[in-house]
Amino acid sequence: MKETAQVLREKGLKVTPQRIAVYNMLLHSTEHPNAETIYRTLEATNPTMSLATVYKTLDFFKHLGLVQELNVGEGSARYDAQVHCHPHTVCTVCGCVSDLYNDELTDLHKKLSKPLDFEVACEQLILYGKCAACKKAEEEA
Amino acid sequence: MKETAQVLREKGLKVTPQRIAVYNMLLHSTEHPNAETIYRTLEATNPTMSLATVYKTLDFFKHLGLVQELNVGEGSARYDAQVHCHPHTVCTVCGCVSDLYNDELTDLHKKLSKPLDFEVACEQLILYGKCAACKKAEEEA
DNA sequence: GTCTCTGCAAAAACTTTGCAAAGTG
DNA sequence: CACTTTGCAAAGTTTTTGCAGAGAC
Repeated sequence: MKETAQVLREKGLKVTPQRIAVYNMLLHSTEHPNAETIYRTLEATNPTMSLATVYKTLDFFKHLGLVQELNVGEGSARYDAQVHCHPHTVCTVCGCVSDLYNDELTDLHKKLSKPLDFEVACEQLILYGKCAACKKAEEEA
Repeated sequence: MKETAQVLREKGLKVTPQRIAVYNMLLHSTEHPNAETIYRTLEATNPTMSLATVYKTLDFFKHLGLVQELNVGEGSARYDAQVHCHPHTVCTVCGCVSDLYNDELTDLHKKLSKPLDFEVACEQLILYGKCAACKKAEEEA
């Protein structure tokens, strides 16, 4: 794995502890945190971190293609360091948001039999429903 | 087409001019307006309409399944009276949001060869890219 | 040393809430 | 008439902005 500092430098960003912290957190997390969650998590190890910096940092990352913004219909946006297009699942019971790795549901626009009257740059598929854990818990109740 | 008043009554809602106006606007619009746009449009014909009422009304409609909330990553939510699951296109040039009628991109989770470890209730597919009009304008420039 | 980034606080944007007056059935 | 809905204003959330001091290169 490439060093976070090097990735940032290659993108033309100055390397700061705050940026490294945000990017590392996103790389090593599967929960798709929102800005507030990122801030609260990093506060412990980066006492001077501010929420405004998290927002500014995420905005830089987003425009440089280092992270993907994900909006599942909550008040706030979530962020994902997996930047290739891939579907997400949202559990309407526990609220968890997960990456879904499924070839049949990926790159859908490239598999069409007829071209669309729309030039697709990227696609976002969100499946709403019940995650395995919540379904199991319900059956046992 | 069923009368809007009757639809509301069947859902157990009191029929008010505000609710009829909001629902009719969504039924006859293809632009997927947000609350602010709905409010500004209806202000002309319903002078006493308030933005809070638009929000409350949309919330009722959403929970009763009369409208669908759509979040394409702007600050605000858009609304669609087409409540069956269907894909949407978002033009990153002009910002227009359109319904896409394409069987290959509809009910995707029902067409999987293997079941997922997730019980899908509904799906939302958003294609980001360039709409036909913007592509044409660009080629002519 | 230059130029960018951070952190704070204030502001902006979007949405929700409480309550009195008005409207619906 | 009983009960819900509206409209207003105020508050709550989430995100953005401006600017002085700190930090990266």
